[in-house]
Amino acid sequence: MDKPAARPKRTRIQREKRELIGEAALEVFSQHGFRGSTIDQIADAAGMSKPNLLYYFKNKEEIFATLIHRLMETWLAPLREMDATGDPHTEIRSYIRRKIEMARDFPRESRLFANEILQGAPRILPLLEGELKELVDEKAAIIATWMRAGRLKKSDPYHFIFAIWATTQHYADFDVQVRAVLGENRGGEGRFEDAARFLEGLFLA
Amino acid sequence: MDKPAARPKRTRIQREKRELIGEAALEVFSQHGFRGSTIDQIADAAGMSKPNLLYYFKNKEEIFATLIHRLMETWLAPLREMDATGDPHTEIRSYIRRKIEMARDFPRESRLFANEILQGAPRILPLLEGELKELVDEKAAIIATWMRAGRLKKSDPYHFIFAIWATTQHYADFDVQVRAVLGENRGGEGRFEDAARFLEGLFLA
DNA sequence: GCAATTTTTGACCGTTTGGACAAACGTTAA
DNA sequence: TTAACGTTTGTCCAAACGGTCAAAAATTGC
Repeated sequence: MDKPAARPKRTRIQREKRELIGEAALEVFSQHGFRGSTIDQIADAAGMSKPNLLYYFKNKEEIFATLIHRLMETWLAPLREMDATGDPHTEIRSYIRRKIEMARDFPRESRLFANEILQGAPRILPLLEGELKELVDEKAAIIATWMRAGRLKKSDPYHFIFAIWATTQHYADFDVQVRAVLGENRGGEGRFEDAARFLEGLFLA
Repeated sequence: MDKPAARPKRTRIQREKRELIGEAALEVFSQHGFRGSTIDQIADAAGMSKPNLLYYFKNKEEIFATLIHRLMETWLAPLREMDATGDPHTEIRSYIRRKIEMARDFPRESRLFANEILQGAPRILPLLEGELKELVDEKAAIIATWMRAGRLKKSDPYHFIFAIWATTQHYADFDVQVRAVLGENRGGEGRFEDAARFLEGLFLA
């Protein structure tokens, strides 16, 4: 069951153009959401005509789906790297660092993802209940072990992970608000470094 | 400058209907975002015809603006209540509790707000840079005092507030994801209580 | 060079959407 | 009763949108 949908063969041009469209779509979707974005906007951003774009993607839905599925992998990578045999504090610290770096370097990806979840995750709910849940179950178990061994302050490992997600992604998703509140002085690029240091202190007290 | 825009007099019916429309609009906007919602959907939800709705609100934009401005007040109320003369731990604990209760009881409001910020806060940026920043500056100063007095663990008061926002609102905005990951057993109503307890431990360590 | 194939585009279509409008309906008060 | 005012709706329109199609242009393989 559920075979990998026999990926169609693609020419070099097709791969390149699909990539180009993906980049343009990320830019547009992350700013206006799915319904708020038009195929024309994406085509413009990709420097091609609408019919040409639709030659590479069946429809708007498929562009979005391709994008968000590819994103999920990137998005989960940092958590995947968390190593049961490593030092708990080092592992958590690295995880927080990586997540903050992603918020800084890939805010569009974060916002696209946030948008999808906000709307009720209509396109990725199965992934959340499957792949994501499995991964979190696995890592939460590791964290629980660390806590039981007294190597990490005891708390609920699931909410611990949620809290790391929430706080780090906040700096991408709510960036406008963060900058508005911090103002001219502290709202510069340094805010990510400040955030990282604060979060290390918070989670590794 | 900037006079309160001379609020037009309204009949009882006008106030009631505008209230009714607001409720319907909240329901629709919070699910589909601004661009994803149609006036027809809102009119349906309010049990009236589209032209009738447009008799009470000039256009879609005005419905949204009215809604989100009214929301800001509700949204900031908990922070406003934080009292400099109170016991730091009690004050912070109450704040977290109230924010979690809001995530549980008013998730639509939270999502609407999140949506607006995600899109770059086009309609409320001035509010963020003005009223919100002032309030946060004031409360951050209080927290800083508490920290300097050794009555609260030292950290950056601004990022401290951000972290409380992020973690509490996460349970409204990312509710689908939270429930997907927690699964059948722990994803029930108890999750808010679990979250509150976890967050108290996290922020009041 | 040329035929087959892939890529690109202008023109077009049906639907949805925000919004305008005038006519109808209901209510109130003289 | 009726005039005035507030409320409601059916109808309509122009713009925007997702998507199609046939034909032109570019590329590839021989």
